[in-house]
Amino acid sequence: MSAAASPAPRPKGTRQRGVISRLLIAAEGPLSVPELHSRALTELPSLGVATVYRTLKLLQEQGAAHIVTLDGENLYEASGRGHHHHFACRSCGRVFTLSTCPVALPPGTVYPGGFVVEAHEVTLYGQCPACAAAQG
Amino acid sequence: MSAAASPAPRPKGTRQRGVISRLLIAAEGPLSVPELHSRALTELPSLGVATVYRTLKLLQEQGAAHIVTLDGENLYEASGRGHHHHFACRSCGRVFTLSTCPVALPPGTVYPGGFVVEAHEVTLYGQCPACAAAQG
DNA sequence: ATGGTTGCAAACAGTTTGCATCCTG
DNA sequence: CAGGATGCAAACTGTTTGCAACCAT
Repeated sequence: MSAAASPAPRPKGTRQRGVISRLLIAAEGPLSVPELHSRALTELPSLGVATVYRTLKLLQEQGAAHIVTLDGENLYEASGRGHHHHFACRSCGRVFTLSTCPVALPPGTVYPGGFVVEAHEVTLYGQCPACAAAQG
Repeated sequence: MSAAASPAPRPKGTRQRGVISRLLIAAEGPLSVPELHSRALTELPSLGVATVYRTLKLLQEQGAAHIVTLDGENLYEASGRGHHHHFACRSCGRVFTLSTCPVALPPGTVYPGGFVVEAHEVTLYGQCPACAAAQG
């Protein structure tokens, strides 16, 4: 590579990883790899996807992030937000994090049929506030 | 069951597609492509995966089947069972279809935050009856 | 014979991994 | 200078598609 023009500012302690996890934490909801990569590119022009995947895997192993598969697409989200679910807007496609839970199924509950529930996942689909306001 | 004599027991108008959709309908829950393929192989020894995928795509276009992504794996399920959800056993890995719904969110409901709910999806994780009985 | 169906393999998209290089300490 | 981090490209896995052979009508 050619030497360059100006020294780029970089995070300390880790290299691009910091930026990636920061973006993940700052996100309004789970992000796809392309989306995360593209957001990171504005700060790290030479970032490769491999690094994004590697970082995500690391974060998952550390329990700092986890994967959410929605409509067949893999999204990543920072951990530590406690119990929550997601809302996928059918108009703008964005995914939001919901704070309230619509089901009462504490771990240990025996569901009709004899299924012992240990955890549950809920995803709501519809119109987000903005899209609902824009059109009916 | 079909007549055992000479007339080959093949559906009219389609070839292996019939077998595949029959297996899908008979399944106890959504199936993965490898699983569906392997079940079909017992009846159609030369069946290729491509045909399975092609058939599934056709069935989806006809609204006779739909995809269910669970833990990042794509599963296929016959349609027409009305509103239902799934239970994934963490021990045996099998996925079951539940008949009762644990949430009360009729379409049109406005969820806290202003999200207009059009549909919802629920997945429960835990021990299926068999696995729960086998071990605590 | 004709058109829809299928198997095989190549093509593809998303994700992971090997390797040489670059960076931080 | 050493060890970890990164980019690039090859390797993989799951899914789709092109094409010639195949089957039922």
